[in-house]
Amino acid sequence: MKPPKKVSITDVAKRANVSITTVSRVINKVPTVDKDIVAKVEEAVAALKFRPNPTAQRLARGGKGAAVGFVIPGFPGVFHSFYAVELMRGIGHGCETLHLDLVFHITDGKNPLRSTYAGGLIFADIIENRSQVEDAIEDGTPSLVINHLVKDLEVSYIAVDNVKGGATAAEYLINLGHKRIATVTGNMQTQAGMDRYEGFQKTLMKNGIDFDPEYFFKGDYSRRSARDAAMYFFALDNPPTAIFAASDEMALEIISVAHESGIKVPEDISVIGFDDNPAGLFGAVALTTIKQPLFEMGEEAVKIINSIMQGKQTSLVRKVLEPDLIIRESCAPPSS
Amino acid sequence: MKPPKKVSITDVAKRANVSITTVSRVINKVPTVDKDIVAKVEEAVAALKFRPNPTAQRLARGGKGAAVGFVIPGFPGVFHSFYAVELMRGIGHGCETLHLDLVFHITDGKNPLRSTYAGGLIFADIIENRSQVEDAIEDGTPSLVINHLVKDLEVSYIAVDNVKGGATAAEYLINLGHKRIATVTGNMQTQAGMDRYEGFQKTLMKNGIDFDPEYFFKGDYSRRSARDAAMYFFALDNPPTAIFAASDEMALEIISVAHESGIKVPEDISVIGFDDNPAGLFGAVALTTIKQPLFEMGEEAVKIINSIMQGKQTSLVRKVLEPDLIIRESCAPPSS
DNA sequence: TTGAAAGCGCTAACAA
DNA sequence: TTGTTAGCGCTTTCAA
Repeated sequence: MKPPKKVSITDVAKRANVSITTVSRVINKVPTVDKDIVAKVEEAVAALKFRPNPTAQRLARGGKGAAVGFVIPGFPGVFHSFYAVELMRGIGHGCETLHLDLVFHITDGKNPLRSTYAGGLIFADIIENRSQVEDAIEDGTPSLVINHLVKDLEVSYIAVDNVKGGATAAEYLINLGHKRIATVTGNMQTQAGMDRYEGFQKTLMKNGIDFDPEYFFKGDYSRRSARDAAMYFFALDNPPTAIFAASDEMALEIISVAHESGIKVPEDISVIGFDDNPAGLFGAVALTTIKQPLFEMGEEAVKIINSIMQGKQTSLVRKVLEPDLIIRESCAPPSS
Repeated sequence: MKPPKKVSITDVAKRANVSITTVSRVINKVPTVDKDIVAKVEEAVAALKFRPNPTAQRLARGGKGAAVGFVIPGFPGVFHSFYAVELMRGIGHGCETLHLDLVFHITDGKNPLRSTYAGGLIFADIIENRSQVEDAIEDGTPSLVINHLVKDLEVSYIAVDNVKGGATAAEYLINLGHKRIATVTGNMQTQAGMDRYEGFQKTLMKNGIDFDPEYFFKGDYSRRSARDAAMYFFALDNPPTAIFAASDEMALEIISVAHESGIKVPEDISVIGFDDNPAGLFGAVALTTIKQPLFEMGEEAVKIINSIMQGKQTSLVRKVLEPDLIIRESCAPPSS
């Protein structure tokens, strides 16, 4: 463990017998530098193992941090979901493509979230951390919220139409002929969870199926909650013939419980999920689901925040993507 | 969307009629400032909505970034694993506790990984990105590798004894009376994957069970590969009576396939995993596994890197944690 | 094509 | 207790 070195541009300049300005030019690939000098400087850079100090560069360039901050509510489960992971992948990929640094903020919503490096902030949904969004807007930090339609704040967002997603699921099940349709919801502290449920329930009612508390189970996106829901539903005197789960992971868990209980999917019960998690593809029965382009949403979020940060985008961008129904094998007309 | 402001310390100083030094003192909470002045300055700070420019602060403080960089190989699957997510949680938590920023680097190992902000780097294993570790050491950036024993480099590491973990699994199965023991490995590009397999295989041989290629399936930690493995094993003329999966997710998937195929766990087949993923707890049969303290490892990694960054720790830290056998319900003596 | 010099916004001796 | 004055390491006019 050697002590961190401190080779500065000055050292390079000295060794190459040029001014620091010239060294700066070389490392920034300014074309108007003499070949020989470039060579000399590069030699010096290599010999001294010089690495420009990014902090100084940024200061000199007059910039705030160029990093993108990704704010994740440190809520139990958030991290364990396909949702967060896909978003991360998309955002990570987007940042790499645009050569942006990515700073993570796992927050409980309390701390003011000093945006030390971030020149822009992406919020992965808002759960109890609305004030952080307000703060960001307040001090002019470009911000964008994912999957949460914040209409009363001056902030950009990109989201999937969760209401429509829930409605689509309900419609599909109804069209298949189901009457006894149950649902296990997502975390109701998230707007997505609420919206999916809302779209689902309203569509049911619109089609003459009244709300039946027996067929409602409040989940939280976790497999655990889905298992509880499945056990509960299956034990009902008059069990549902179809279940809408607000996430694929939950749907998958329900199918597992069904298998364990000797209940056949989709013959005995139809199950539809939400996400289009590839895990749903290769199980015993391929999962029918509502597709949500998470990875793309993350990537897109980075592009948007970047163009705002660069001043190319000066108005709010509010994008709502359409979810798609992906029909596979886990749903069928009711047999009973 | 207001254009980002540019209130500097000078503006505050002017408004408060003091020198910028005094302002600096106030924002840094230096105690030797007069009450009244503090009040005046704070008033100005609030009125102007002044936020110190962290880039300038860092430059002036002569420091590199104080952030911790977390380098994740952008390998397919890495992100989808319980492994990465737990590590992230641990690291995220550690950073929050120590008030350190967390910068993510999702890398393919090619790019030189400009450690723009990071004052220290934590590598989540090494897959094709050894050169990045070498670079970091080269330029004196404190570094630590997780779950990869890099003995030929001047770098700290913290890891679980994967060889021992594999051995423990094998021993347990052997003691239960199994002879036909199969394994589906983890990603063999990771040292952890190799080590678990090595410990497992050697223990088998030490106990008089020769290597049987039929009982070996090369996986990659993914559910998908585990499913393939399970189908393959179950279709064998002489199927194994026990399977060691290099991750819980894989073990869980094997159990699912078994259920779907009418094979009972643990009566017909024993399955042991690796990780201690809570998902293993609430399935139809609770998963027996080898516990690996991922979250804690991540937290500890942050503590270590921090003390190196602060110069408190000047020698290499190399910590190897012991994995634990967690006996639950998925393993039993062979019936046949 | 090159260099001198003035900052970028802030901290930290050193004085006062 | 407060202010003056150098920098931190680099970029960027502006001249030469």
